[in-house]
Formats: sequence, C-alpha cells, structure tokens
Amino acid sequence: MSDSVATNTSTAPAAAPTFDQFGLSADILKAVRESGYTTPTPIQAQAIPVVLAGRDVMGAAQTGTGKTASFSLPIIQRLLPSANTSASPARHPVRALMLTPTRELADQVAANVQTYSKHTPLRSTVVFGGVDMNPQSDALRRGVEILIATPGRLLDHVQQKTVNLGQVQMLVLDEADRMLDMGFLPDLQRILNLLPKERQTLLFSATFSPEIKKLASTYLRNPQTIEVARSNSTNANVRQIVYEVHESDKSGAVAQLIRERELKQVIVFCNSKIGASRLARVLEKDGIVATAIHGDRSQSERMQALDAFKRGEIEALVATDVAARGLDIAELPAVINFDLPFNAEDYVHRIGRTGRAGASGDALSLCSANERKQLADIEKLIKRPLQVEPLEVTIRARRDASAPRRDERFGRPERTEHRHSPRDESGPRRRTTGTHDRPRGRQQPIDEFFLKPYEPSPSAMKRQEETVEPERKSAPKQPLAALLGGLGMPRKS
DNA sequence: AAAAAAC
Repeated sequence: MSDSVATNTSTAPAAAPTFDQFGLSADILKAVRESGYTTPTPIQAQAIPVVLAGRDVMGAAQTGTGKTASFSLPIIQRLLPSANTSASPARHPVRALMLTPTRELADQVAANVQTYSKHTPLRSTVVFGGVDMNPQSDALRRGVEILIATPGRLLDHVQQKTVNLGQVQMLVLDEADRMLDMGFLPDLQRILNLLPKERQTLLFSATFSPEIKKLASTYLRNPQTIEVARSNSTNANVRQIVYEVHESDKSGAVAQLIRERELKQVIVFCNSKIGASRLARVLEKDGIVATAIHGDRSQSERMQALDAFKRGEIEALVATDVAARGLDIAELPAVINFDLPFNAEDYVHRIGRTGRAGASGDALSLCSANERKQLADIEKLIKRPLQVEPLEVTIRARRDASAPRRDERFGRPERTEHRHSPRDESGPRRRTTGTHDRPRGRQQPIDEFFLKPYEPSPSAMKRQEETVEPERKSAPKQPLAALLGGLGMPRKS
C-alpha cells in the first residue's frame, strides 16, 4: 500500500465515488443518506480509509470540505463493534474524545456526530463552558462513548470526577492551530496526559506551523499526512472584492452592500467585540435585522443568535473571530469584513464561511487607509493580489443610539462630517501632503494610499528593528517550545 | 492592536 494516500487514488478513477466504498455499516450509511450526502468530498475519500485502518492522521483541510464527517464517520464505525444497548453507564465509557477551540464549534461537531450515529446504540454528548455544568454532568454519568468538548470545561469535569478519560481510544484535535493560538497548550497537555498512550490520534489544522509539527511529533504516532487543499489558499468559488472606504463610512458601506446586492444573509466580521455590538445596533437602526455574536455575550445569547441566523430570521450576523472558524451555515451567500483582520490567516477562515459545499459566495472587505498593512499581509498569504475598488458610500448610516449624538440631520448625504476628532484621523492622513486643498467636508482622497504598494514608513521600519532585536522580546515564544519539549514521553515513530 | 476559553 502506498504511504501517500494523495497519490493512491488510481484505483477508482472514473466512476463517481460513493460512501458505500468504505465498508461503513448500514446504520451509518442510512444516516449519511438521510443527511442528503451521496458523494464523499476529497478529504472524506482520503481520510475515512486511513482512520478506519487505525492510523494516526495529520490533516490539513479547509473548513467546509466535509472535515467533520471525515473523522466522525470512521470513528463511529470503529466504535460500533463494542457498542451495546445496556443502560449501565459502565458499559458506555468515553472511547472517543473530540476537542475544539470554540464552544460553537463543539456544539456543531456534536450535532454532526449525533446525526451520523442516530441509528446506532452509541451515545454522545458535548460539554463546553458558559452553561450550567449539571446537565452535562448528568449526561456524562449516564455514559457516552463519544465526547465532544472545549478543553477548559472538560478539565473542569475531570476535576469534578464526572468524567473518566482512561478508556479513550481515539482523540481528535480539531482546529489544532487555533487551539494553540488561544493558549490551550497547557490544557491540551493536561488532557493528553490523562489518556491511554495506546490510542489513535487525529490532528486537524489549517496550517502546519512549527508548533503544530512539534505537537504532532510529541503526540502522534507515525501519522499519515492528508492534505486536500493547500492551506492558506482560498476557495475558488468565493469572489473576493476589497472596497476602499473611509473608516467613518464603514457602517454605511455595510448597509449599502447588503441593500445593493440584496444579500439575504451575511456574516459581518469586526475586529473587536465593542465594534461588533455597535455595528449590529447601527444596522438595526437602518432597518436591517442584525445581531452581534462575540465572547462578551452570554452563551445563551450566542447560541440564540446563531440559531436565529441559521433559521434565516436574522439578515446580518455581526461577529468577531469567534465565528471565523469552522462554523457551517448552509448557503451563506456572502461575508463582509467590516475590518480587515490583524492576522491574515483569519481572513482565509472568515471568507471560508461562504462558498461552501460547492456553492458560490462573495467575500466583500472594507479597507480603510490605515488597514493597508493588513491588506498587504493577506495578499502575501494567499499569494495573489485582490481586486480593489473604490466604493462610493451614499448611505449615511444612522448613528448608534448609545453614542453621543451631536447631529440629528440624518439622511442628508451632502452633510459634512462634523464629528471628526483629531484622534479619529490618526494614521496615514497626517503624514500625507497635498490634501489641504480638498473641498471642505468632502472625503479626503484616499487613492494615494492605495495606489502605491504598501511600504512601512522609515520610522516604522526602525521601530520594528528595535523591537525585534532584543532577546527578551522573543521570550514569550519560549514557554510554548519549552512546554512541548519538556514534556517527556516523546513518542517514537 | 484583538479575540477566544473554566469557575
């Protein structure tokens, strides 16, 4: 057998592949059929046989490629032989554990597992923070074979002794890079130390950074690498446009894009929680049904917002990057970046919410003059320039009701912008020349910021050199490597 | 710079 699954596809070249080819049980296939799936996606075609064979997997798959099913289906299959209908909790120990970085993602994975296992005697449940522990504890005490969790709450349950991980045979680390980004490494290590050494481990990550590789070499055994789409690449189904706008025009621009393009549903990404809440309120004032979702909202508000959005009751879901990864919203026609993300990888994840499952989608990004660095970073990451267009913003977004109100003359497009404080104008504008003669009250020309490629100013370069050079500036990186390296029990391949 | 996650 070839060691590379990617090149081992010559056995079934022409005929459309089906789920029947994997030898999955009839109960699983029935659930797959009822979900409406007939043809496995590339990641599924590659991963399912490898997982069924019991091998460890290092998977790089974009979200929206059917990744969840690619590990859930074979895991359910592998657990089936010892599944039983006994009511005794002792007969239902946790044998598969799936960890995700965010609560919403955990919930979503759990829903998938529930769906695919519904015709089997296997039990599953999900535990994450922000909600009452007691129902989770009850479910755990009744016994589940498959447990989906966020790391913190799982450890909480471990401490409460409501769950025992001593019989886990299969572990999934979903969005592993994100978990490391979020500082979950110590929690992951604590959890991993509770698991049997003899187990199957599946690690999925958008990128194979050195940290991820280190994690994999520590905890995976001779993993099979599976890569369906190059990481850091963006889906060809997604049309990407960047609109040049002034920071102060962004709210109006969002409302305008939603109206002009008649977007029935859209996720609007903001860089801050406050910004997301504010934009949601502004859009509501403009008659667009909008709700914010971010980490400062209660878990029930978050779940309500997501459910309502999935039901189509909300037009604009205004989100922070809590919603950037993994969330699967069927037929989402577009995402809008209100802000360009500071981290270019997050751009790829954000726009991956649209154009899923073969559908087409639009990724519309607003870029103000002081976001050129982010734009340059994104283009560098995805290795191609983005289409940049000016956007004439004619909608003057209604101001946030909670913001100080100095001018009630809404609806007058020619109205001059009175509320510019010097602070709002930080960044490039102050160091530019030739803008003093612009017509008063009209937008300052921004073309000059976009026409020439981004170059850090000499002073910025200098600052960077100064900050990078000293040893202790790189010190925060140390704990990660130290933690990984000092963990003992390195696995031999 | 910001966000996420256990109480």
